[in-house]
Amino acid sequence: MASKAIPSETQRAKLERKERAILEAARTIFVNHGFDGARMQEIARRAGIGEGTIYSYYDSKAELMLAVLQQFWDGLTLEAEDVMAAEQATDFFGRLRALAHYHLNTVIVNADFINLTFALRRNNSEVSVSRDHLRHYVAVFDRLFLRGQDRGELRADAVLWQARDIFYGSLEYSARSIEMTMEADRSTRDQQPVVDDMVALFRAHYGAHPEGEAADGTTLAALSRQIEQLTEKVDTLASRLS
Amino acid sequence: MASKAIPSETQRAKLERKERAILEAARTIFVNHGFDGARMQEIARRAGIGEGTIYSYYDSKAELMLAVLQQFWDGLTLEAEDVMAAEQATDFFGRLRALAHYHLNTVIVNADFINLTFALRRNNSEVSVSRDHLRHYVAVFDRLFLRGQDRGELRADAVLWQARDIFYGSLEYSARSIEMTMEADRSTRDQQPVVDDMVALFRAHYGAHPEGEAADGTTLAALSRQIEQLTEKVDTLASRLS
Amino acid sequence: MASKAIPSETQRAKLERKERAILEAARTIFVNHGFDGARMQEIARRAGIGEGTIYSYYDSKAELMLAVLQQFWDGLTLEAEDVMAAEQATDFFGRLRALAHYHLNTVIVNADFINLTFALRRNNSEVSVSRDHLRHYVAVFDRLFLRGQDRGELRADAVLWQARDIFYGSLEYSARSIEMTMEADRSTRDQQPVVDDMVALFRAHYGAHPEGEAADGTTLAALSRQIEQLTEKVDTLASRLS
Amino acid sequence: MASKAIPSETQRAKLERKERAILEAARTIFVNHGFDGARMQEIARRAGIGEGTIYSYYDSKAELMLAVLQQFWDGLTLEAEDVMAAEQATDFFGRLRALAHYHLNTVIVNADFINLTFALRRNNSEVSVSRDHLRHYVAVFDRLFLRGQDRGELRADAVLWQARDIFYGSLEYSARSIEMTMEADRSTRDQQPVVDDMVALFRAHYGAHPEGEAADGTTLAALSRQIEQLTEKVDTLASRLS
DNA sequence: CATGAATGAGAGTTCATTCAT
DNA sequence: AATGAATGAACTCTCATTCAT
Repeated sequence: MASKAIPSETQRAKLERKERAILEAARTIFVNHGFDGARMQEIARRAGIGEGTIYSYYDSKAELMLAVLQQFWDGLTLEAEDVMAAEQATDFFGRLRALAHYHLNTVIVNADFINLTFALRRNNSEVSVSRDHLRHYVAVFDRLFLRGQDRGELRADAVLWQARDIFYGSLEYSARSIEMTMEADRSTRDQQPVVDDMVALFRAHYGAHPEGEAADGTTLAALSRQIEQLTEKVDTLASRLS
Repeated sequence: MASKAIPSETQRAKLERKERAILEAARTIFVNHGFDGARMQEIARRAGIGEGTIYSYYDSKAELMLAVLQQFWDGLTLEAEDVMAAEQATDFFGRLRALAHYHLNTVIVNADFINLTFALRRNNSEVSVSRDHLRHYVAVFDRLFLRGQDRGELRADAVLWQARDIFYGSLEYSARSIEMTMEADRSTRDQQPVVDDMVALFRAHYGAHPEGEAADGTTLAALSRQIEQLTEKVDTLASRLS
Repeated sequence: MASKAIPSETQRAKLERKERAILEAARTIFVNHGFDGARMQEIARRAGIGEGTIYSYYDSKAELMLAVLQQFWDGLTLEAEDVMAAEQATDFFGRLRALAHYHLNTVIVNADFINLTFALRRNNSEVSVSRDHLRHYVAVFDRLFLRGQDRGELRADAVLWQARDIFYGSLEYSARSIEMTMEADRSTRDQQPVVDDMVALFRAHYGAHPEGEAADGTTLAALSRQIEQLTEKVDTLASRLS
Repeated sequence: MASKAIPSETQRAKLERKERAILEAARTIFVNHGFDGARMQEIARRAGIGEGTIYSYYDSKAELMLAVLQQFWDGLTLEAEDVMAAEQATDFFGRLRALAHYHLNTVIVNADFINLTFALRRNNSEVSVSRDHLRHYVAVFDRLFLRGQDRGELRADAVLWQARDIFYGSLEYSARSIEMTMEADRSTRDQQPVVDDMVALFRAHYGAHPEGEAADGTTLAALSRQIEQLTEKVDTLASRLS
């Protein structure tokens, strides 16, 4: 009896190892050549298995791609959560800094892969990446932001999805800029100013201004801010009329 | 003799019309199927011409793609410049609003195409889009930002490329969010809050706060200036309504 | 009346000039690229006319090729006949030398074209060169050989077609050997030994040995005749030098 | 384990059989239609395999052609060597007869293929047949001729490459003549006279004449030969002056 | 007549997928 | 289960020929 059960355990391990090898190989080839440019033969060779074997794990090239994407984004999500869990800072801006730092670096390192993900969105109908991957990943930011609002660190009227787009959008573009600037030298230098700026941006734009330490003594600065907000409203009004 | 020298103006017109038809058809097919997924036959059919005819206008599929991209980005740049030229507001934030509005709408309308552009960057070596297209396009923002700094409307220590990445990155992500929210209904609604937020963000984060001299002590003179500007805006608005 | 007749004369001249231009261009392109490798467009460009114009002179690419071949072989035949007509020597071997010299040089200069001719024989069913071209050309040799037999210079039992094959076959192969030996330097050097050997071969193998009557006993009369002929040659030579 | 290492001998045999089928089919199609005229699809159909299968044996049409040529010429060389090895005659002329007989028959049977080989030489740059094939083949003659000279059967001053060109050139042309004469009836008849003539030619032209069995008694025949040679010299001189 | 833009059948080649071993 | 040889549909691109101007 046992003689049968034990090998099955070995079998399972072997299969999982092989599956990992396939995913690893597929990821490399897909990133380097894109979906259409990737050859199943090359993936098989790199995984050290026969061409046909892939098809006993994944029904088609498209499904293999999907699995690769799944694995990638799930990994990112876990990493991001780990980063947040490990962060010692408890205030919003400290934790935001950590997340920004992690994300910027991730985007730079995995630029090819992220581009590939978005490329598929439109190109290939059969490999339309489920948006859940992304949704799970950005949920890390969402939780952080909502907690910041709950704790009164952020303006209560800030809109979550706008803040999220600003956060991820800015960092992704910044990653491209950094890449262009220094192609070969993928160091962590030059990421710092971007992260700093992002935190400063959130502080300035979304931070809850204590608004008058002294209830009665309205400072001139507070007045100035009020005037700014009024100006903004007038601008908006004007643009709607044009 | 004359019959030879003169392409009879009708000839030239016909050729140009045909070339436009090809580009138009190519753009549609490329957007819907991606570069590799697009079939030259389908492009030809859609353009209403024979398959071989395309090759007397463009040497290869890759060159056709390149031409489509060229045309698209050049068009965007011109449009953006027109928008800026037509804008009545003279202050930085008013003009930024106009640009943000234009860009957001453009990205939403042309989302497929923009995704396609970035997809090519990595995938296909032969159709690596020259970065000049993008560079020209974002130059519109660059000029606006630098002018804002010159006029003292923006902090002198703000870094251009960081601001640029925040502007375009945020708007592009926002466009995606908007798209997801309401797939079919591509109205101009819901773009307004994003634009408003972007302008507010720039005002809060990059705006030059007159009270620079004293961090807390805003001078009365500065306040006076702010009020003057606001008054001017309201006047302008009033004159438009009359 | 005349006004009509005269232009037609000019017209005819113009047409003939154009036809020659086409043939000339076609020959060059066909030789350099072979039948299948030749492009009608390139022929037209080289002839300085439009693509379609060729088709008002020749119905198809194959017919154009045929015309080119016709012209080439007819030209060769005429040249060979001219060479024979101009030759001062009256004896068979002197004239054979002249023909061998001419043919060897011709084959070397037109090697590409001759190869092309034979290539078509098998390859392309529609451009099967009529064998009459070749037949006319080799008829020059045939007449020379038969006359040599009539005059008793050649063995009466020699078979014409065998001699012909030896003559043309050997020279053609020799031409290839010479070509291989010195690719770039297509001088007339090194052709001489081949020609000499060919004449010597014919003399040894096909020459009528007067002593035919008695295998071993050469008659004095025969020797006398040989000396007479030799004397004549020397006289001719002497008169040329004076 | 074993099931992997051993291609089971049946596998290997099957692959080799398939490869032979491809070469055989390719040869037929190439010969009948020429290189450009041959269709890969037809070759595949004739070999009884799928179109794509050919490409796992040969990278391109050109390489397939090359392999066909290689196989053909290598086969001819081996056959020719076998014929020489099997020949009982030990003297030069006996062995030459055997080689001439074999070559003439070969050329007649494989006329199409030989024409094709030469056709490629000029036309197609990518399928330029390496001259080594030919060189190896004609080496059989070379060895025979040199041995004939060593044994004193042939004139010591005879030039190898000239003799070689005469041998192969004459036989090839003769083959064409024979073909033309009787298209359908490819019997071995009519080859005999050509072979006989070729041997006689070599005997007369290249054979070493014992030149005077008796040292003192110069025969009239010997004198006659001397006069012939003198005549030849004068002819040469005369032709050089013109 | 001359032109050359337009045509479209057909070429060689690729590669995801299958299936006998 | 694993293999990799075999498949053939589908691709891009060519070019002889046509025909409106």
